[in-house]
Amino acid sequence: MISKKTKYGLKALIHLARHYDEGPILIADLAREERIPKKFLEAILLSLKNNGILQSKKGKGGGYYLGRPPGKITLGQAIRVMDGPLAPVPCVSETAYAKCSECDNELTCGIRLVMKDVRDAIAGILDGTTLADVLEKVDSAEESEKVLNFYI
Amino acid sequence: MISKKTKYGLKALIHLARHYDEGPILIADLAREERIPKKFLEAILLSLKNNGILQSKKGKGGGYYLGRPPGKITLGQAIRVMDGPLAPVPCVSETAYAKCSECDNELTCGIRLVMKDVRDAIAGILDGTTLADVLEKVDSAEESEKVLNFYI
DNA sequence: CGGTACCCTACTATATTGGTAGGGTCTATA
DNA sequence: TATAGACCCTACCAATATAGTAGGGTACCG
Repeated sequence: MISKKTKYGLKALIHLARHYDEGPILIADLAREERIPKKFLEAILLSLKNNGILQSKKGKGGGYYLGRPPGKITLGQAIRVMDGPLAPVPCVSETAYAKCSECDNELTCGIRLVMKDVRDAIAGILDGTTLADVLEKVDSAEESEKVLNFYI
Repeated sequence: MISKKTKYGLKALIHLARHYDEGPILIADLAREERIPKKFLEAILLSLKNNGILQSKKGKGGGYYLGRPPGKITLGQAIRVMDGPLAPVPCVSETAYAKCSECDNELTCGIRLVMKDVRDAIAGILDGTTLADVLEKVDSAEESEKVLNFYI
């Protein structure tokens, strides 16, 4: 399960993507509109900035904005910053490999053999989905919802 | 990341699968051979038993054994018992659905739309892999390792 | 130069994880 | 039927992670 922190961060990123090219957005506005505790959101955005995903501007007219266009930011990048590696066991992580203490032969570990496939499946989706892709999915889902309501 | 508890449990299950049809196995033997803290393992095996995955026999000649043949126990079933739902967000779980508090329209939630695919990918693998499959993978990995060593 | 808005450190409460301790209960068998 | 073998059950504990809150510090725009 992904943490609340990660969900908040993703909601904020999606919001910033939707309002890309409208200039910096205030933490306070983001917090109010997405119903996220302001101080908590502040910390999340800061760490996204420190990891190159967001940029910020101080002072009047300041705020946060995406560091790259929505089509260049993947969910995988963002989630790794907030929730750590995608891999279910550290010994199959591509970005944060670590040996599993309880396993002596990595090549023949049954758990590892299966979890490698799981990691690849997860990473395949999350590294292949950008914020722009998410906006598109949401838009088309909203469209189908409207059509559905029309027939009801 | 899966918990240490789940890794211990899976190692125990794989061990029991490999020694299926050798009769009950002692917690103490399992703990020693797989290097798992005995008391901790005791609790894990008990919960696997209470969820129908294992069976046990008390008294002399007792121990734990699989509740079904290795080909009928999937990793998905076992992991759900020990680590909870496979889904990254509760609102896409098939076996333990729950509404996400921070989301008001499930049909058009961008996070949900993507996480649904992630859940399906994870569940596809783990519900499609049995203990027997794991044994097979391990055996063929050990075979390749031997061949490799031969040429070195 | 003043206010806006991000930046930084520290603190707290609660839940989860990874165990440990110490008996209780059932069961085979001698 | 006694007894030892082996699982069963309750309670506790320390360390870490999660989900925040508090209160200022610092940079920047106008």
